[in-house]
Amino acid sequence: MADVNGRTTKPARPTGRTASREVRRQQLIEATIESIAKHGISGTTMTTVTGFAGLSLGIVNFHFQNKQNLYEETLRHLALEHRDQWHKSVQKAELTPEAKLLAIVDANFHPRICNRKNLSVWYSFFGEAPYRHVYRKIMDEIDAERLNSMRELFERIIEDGGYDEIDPADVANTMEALYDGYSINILIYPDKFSGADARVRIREFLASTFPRHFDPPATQACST
Amino acid sequence: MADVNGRTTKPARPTGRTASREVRRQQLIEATIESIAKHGISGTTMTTVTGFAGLSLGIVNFHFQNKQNLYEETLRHLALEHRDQWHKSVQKAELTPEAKLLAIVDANFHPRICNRKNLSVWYSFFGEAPYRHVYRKIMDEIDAERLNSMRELFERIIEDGGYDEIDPADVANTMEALYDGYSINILIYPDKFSGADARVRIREFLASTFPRHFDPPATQACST
Amino acid sequence: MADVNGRTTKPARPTGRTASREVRRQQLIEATIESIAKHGISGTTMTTVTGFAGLSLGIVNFHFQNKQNLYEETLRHLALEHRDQWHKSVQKAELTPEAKLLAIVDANFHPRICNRKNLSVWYSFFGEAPYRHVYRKIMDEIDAERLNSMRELFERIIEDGGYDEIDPADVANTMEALYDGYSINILIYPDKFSGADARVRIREFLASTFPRHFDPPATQACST
Amino acid sequence: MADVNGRTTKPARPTGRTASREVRRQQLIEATIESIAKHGISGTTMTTVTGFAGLSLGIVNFHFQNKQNLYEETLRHLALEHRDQWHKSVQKAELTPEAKLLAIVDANFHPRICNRKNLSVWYSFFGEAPYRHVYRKIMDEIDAERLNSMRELFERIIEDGGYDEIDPADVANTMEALYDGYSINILIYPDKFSGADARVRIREFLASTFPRHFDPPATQACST
DNA sequence: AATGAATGAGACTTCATTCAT
DNA sequence: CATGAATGAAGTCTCATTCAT
Repeated sequence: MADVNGRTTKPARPTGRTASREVRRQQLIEATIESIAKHGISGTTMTTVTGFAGLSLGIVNFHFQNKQNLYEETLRHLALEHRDQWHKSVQKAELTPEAKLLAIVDANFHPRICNRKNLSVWYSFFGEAPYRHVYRKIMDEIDAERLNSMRELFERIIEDGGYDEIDPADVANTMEALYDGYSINILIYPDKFSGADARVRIREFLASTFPRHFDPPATQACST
Repeated sequence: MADVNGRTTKPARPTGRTASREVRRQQLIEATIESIAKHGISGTTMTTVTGFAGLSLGIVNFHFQNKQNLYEETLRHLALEHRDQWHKSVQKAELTPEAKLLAIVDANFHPRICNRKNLSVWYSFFGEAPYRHVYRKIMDEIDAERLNSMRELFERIIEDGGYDEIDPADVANTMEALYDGYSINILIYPDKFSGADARVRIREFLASTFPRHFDPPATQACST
Repeated sequence: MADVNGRTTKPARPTGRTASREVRRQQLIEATIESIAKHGISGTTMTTVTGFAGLSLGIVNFHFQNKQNLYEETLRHLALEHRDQWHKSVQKAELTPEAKLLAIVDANFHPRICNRKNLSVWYSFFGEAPYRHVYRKIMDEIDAERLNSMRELFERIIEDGGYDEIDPADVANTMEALYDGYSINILIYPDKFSGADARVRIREFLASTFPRHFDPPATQACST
Repeated sequence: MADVNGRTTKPARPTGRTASREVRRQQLIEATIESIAKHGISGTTMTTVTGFAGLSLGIVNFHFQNKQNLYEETLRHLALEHRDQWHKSVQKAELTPEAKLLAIVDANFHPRICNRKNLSVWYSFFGEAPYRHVYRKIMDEIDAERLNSMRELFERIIEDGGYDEIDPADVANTMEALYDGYSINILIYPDKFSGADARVRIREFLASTFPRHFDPPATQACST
């Protein structure tokens, strides 16, 4: 069974109520993402969500109790999806710290993670003050974990390359800022800026900062 | 603005009542910023806005016709305030392109511009899909102007310093991404990250990219 | 000084506050009629009224205390205008009862009285239950007076012509019904039906009912 | 009717819930008539309507989307009720044109059609300029159909009786005017004038116009 | 489990009325 | 006398939530 994103979800086993229950929840979370992406948080109602899901109005309260809860679960879903992506990428990468760092970068801008639909939802939660604490509650740990991973990788690169004047925490922070900054550009100017552009630009930054460990990207102007 | 009968209202004399009219509008825009910062767009109502302004409920429609219009004027107010800030900074700066670039950076993170209240409003408009086109309508020109200014300054630096492998447009884009990325950090982690940090980090980036034109910032870990 | 209807109102003597006061009241009553004709009672606001009058919003409360009062005065104005019209017509008519009756008919459909603007206002007050008692308060006496006049004229005609089977009160009532019925047609189907049509039709009715006293109207198809 | 996502809602089965849906709509239309009759259009609010219906405030928007729509459906309801009444009456009448004409007259003043509640609503829509086009949109066809029927019946009577000087269209128009005129009297002076009076008066008119086809009504002054 | 009609609090907006100027 | 900015009650409409089916 394929969901709205075309990815295959765990097939609903005809036996076992819990499986079906989980399928419904995923279905509603996907619908929530679509609705927020299209209508924003303030334009998203139970009707728009259940409309996208092709389900009846009353069902959200059945599976998520209330709207607030649905939103939190949606954000958690996105967060875990993101974390899984970079965990997997790092594990698959070769063993050098450089390779692992580039794996994190590429995970960040992987189309499954970094598409306008997901970005819309992220920035909706950023933007709305009342949801910001929800965001922090869910993301703090995950963000810190990724930041730490990057810092450790930079520490090894700095030690290895003798870039003594560089502070690994600072570079890690700058990398995070670049992720966010390019994401915004992808969201707001989708016709001028793509994830591929972001990957090139970040490689340029790494090459300029750690010239003995990263090569500048190939010089062809990277397409949109 | 034409009334029901198609007659145009008496043009506002710049004194007396008219001044008070403009004062009221500013008062309401300030209140809107405060309300969005505190409650987000979806939590901002005419009641919260007029509550912050200490005025009566009906007054918004009197001065701004409707909520949508109030929001647009609020965004425009922020946009112009931002533009004025960097225009003034650049004019006051010394004549070297380096000085002018740093002036733009500092204007960006000036407390009058880059505080959590304003950032909240920016990211509310980013985040909400239905308001994104409003954002673009108002900001596109201003953003493009600033990007162009930066690109021209980088062109002169690149020519002067022989940084032939660097594309001025790409660096300008990366600078913008850093602005946005650090702004997000200031908004979400205000206790860990400040505008001063952002200025330091961006100076580091410039020093690493154009080592013969920018000095690295003083090494004390800046964390105001 | 000519008012909105093109009729000349009493010139405002530069001396004497009361004269000016009366001019203002007339001006506002005319504006009320125009507004109700255009926007209906539920679409008429102090703003539309003062807009038509070219005066400031607050002035109604000064001259009429409140909206309800303005409405009553407007209705009274129309009622008196109507009564004056048929009084004058009857006085000017020749002395036969037939001539006087036709004078009443023609007064009823005189363009000054029976135009869409005035009819709109009449039927607005008819239609709105809460104003109906206002209507009755003002009109009962005037309506009864006109009905009586007609009945007396019919009595003389019946006696004179020996139309013994006809009840004068019934014919008078039917005449009133025809006035109202044709007025509605003029209001709702202004392109198909005019006051001139009404006058012809009523003459036909009189000729058919009192063949020895009224001639059928000339047979040309009466214009729109 | 298509929902937010463009999907069409499940077509209403004529049983079960759907029936209840139609019942609710009728209930709200009845309540609207009662409210307009009592408070007029400008005094009718969602609160008064749902109050009469004994239902909750939000339900009107659920079943009719908005107030304007409720009003249109109410007017349409009255129009169709009226048309059905005279259609049925004419079908049940004997075959002579005279009998059919009297059937139309009686249908017009049938208590189910011509009562103060319904008349109030009719004249509310007449009176309010902004609703007049709604009235015409709904009524033009029905009115024209009835006028045509009457004209055809008069044509046959005129031919049959040799009333050569009478124009059938004119008499039909006069009949309509009498309907309207008497209706107004019933609305404004309910204690002096009834539907029964109207029927008598119109029979008198017919007897006087077509003496060889209609008898004058019995002479007792009918005043029910 | 699922549906969707119903509820009612609360949002935006309108507008009669007041009152300082 | 006249103005029009300001107020706030009341209107329409939305929508999260409930609950009978």
